Amino acid sequence: MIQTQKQSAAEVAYRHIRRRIIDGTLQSGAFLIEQDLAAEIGVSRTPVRDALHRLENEGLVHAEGNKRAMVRDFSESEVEECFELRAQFESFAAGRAATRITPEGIAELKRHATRMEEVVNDAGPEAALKFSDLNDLFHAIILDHAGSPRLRELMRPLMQVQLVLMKRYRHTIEMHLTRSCWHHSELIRAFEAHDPAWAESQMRTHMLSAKNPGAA
Amino acid sequence: MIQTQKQSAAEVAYRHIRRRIIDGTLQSGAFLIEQDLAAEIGVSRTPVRDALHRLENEGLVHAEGNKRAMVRDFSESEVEECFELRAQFESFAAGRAATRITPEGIAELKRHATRMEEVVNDAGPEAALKFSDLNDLFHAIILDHAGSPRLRELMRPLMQVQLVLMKRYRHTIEMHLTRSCWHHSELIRAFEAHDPAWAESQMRTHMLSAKNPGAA
DNA sequence: CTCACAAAAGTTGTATACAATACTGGGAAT
DNA sequence: ATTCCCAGTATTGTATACAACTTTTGTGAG
Repeated sequence: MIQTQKQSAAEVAYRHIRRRIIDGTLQSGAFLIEQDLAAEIGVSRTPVRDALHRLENEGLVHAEGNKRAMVRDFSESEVEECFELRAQFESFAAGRAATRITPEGIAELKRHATRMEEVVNDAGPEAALKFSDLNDLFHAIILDHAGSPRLRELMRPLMQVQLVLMKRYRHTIEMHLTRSCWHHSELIRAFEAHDPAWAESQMRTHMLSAKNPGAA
Repeated sequence: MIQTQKQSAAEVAYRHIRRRIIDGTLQSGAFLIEQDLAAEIGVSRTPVRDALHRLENEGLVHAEGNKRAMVRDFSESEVEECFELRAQFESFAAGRAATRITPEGIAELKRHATRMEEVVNDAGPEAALKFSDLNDLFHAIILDHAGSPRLRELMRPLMQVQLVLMKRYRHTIEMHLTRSCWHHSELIRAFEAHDPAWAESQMRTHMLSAKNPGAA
């Protein structure tokens, strides 16, 4: 049976606004007027409010007092900060995942890694975007197997923000993609060995390397 | 000039519900019915909804789909999980803070540490609660000086949850308090030396020690 | 021209009513 | 007895109206 899965208005609003922030239609500092967004999306202000709160918690939107919300400013320094935090937390998560990940989990990682390599080789016009999505899934799998729901929740905002930043500043350039693929395959090996220290170190390397995409 | 600072209904609702969760009036698994809470607090459902969303993001409330929200279940294993995550994140924060903290920041830390020692010595009936509050402030100061707003935001839910857990399971027993004071003074020394590795290590020690309060 | 200030417009916060969904209990089929 | 299903009730989701607050605009004094 096909699940047409009716979505709540709040969810629709959330996706809509999120998309517009990620694709750059709504740039840093742009005001998010509830009324306007509601009219644009075709729902009332109530679900829009919910969506904005959610986006605020995820760090994509800034709001304070009774003032109008705006798209949060993502400076270059924030990119650095995100990478550093992710290097710290995801390596921790990788270490935990090493001893907990299931064979199915590893198979899933391999599937995504393979897809990413294909994307890099085909090198279509949207390669960077496709890669970015797959990459997020890859990292999400690892977090899911870290056996800590709280950690998973804590990381979400960080991943969100970086999704925006990557697409905006094109941090994922060609050179970097092939290197990432190599890191991913190494990571998978560490997981297969169920070696926490290796997995942790490998993940840290991966993140810190991504932080400096320009370096030869 | 005295700021009477009129609070929004949403803020009032948030504080009210949060308090009831922390002091145990609302126990794990209790249903949070918007209508009832609204009547009890004396506001409409709208700000109550906002408050519940906020509490959900902070990890104190669980909700999914259109089902009614409930007070999240805080198992013993979650306590362990929180301590582990905090050991990881706060030691990282402490390392960063070591090179960034100002003399004023250090003075503030000392002030709080001293107050905590007094509380432990006086040993009044509410010593544990007072200590817990001061302790939170102490750790908050360090996070504030880590120079990473994102990290600060990420930690908030973790601190919140633990506040509940500590009060509920009385993790802060006498033995543990004096030990914590000792750790705090050591931490301050590390900050005064502006030694990241020392501060980080000391904080990790502190958190992992707190995780096992029973050990002699 | 610039500043201060007040009026007007714009926007968010809250309350309330209704719609959609989830929960509860009892009765029928097995 | 047990399971399934249905209707009735409870609760949440959404829309709308109004109140409170914020921002902009316009006007006059210096």
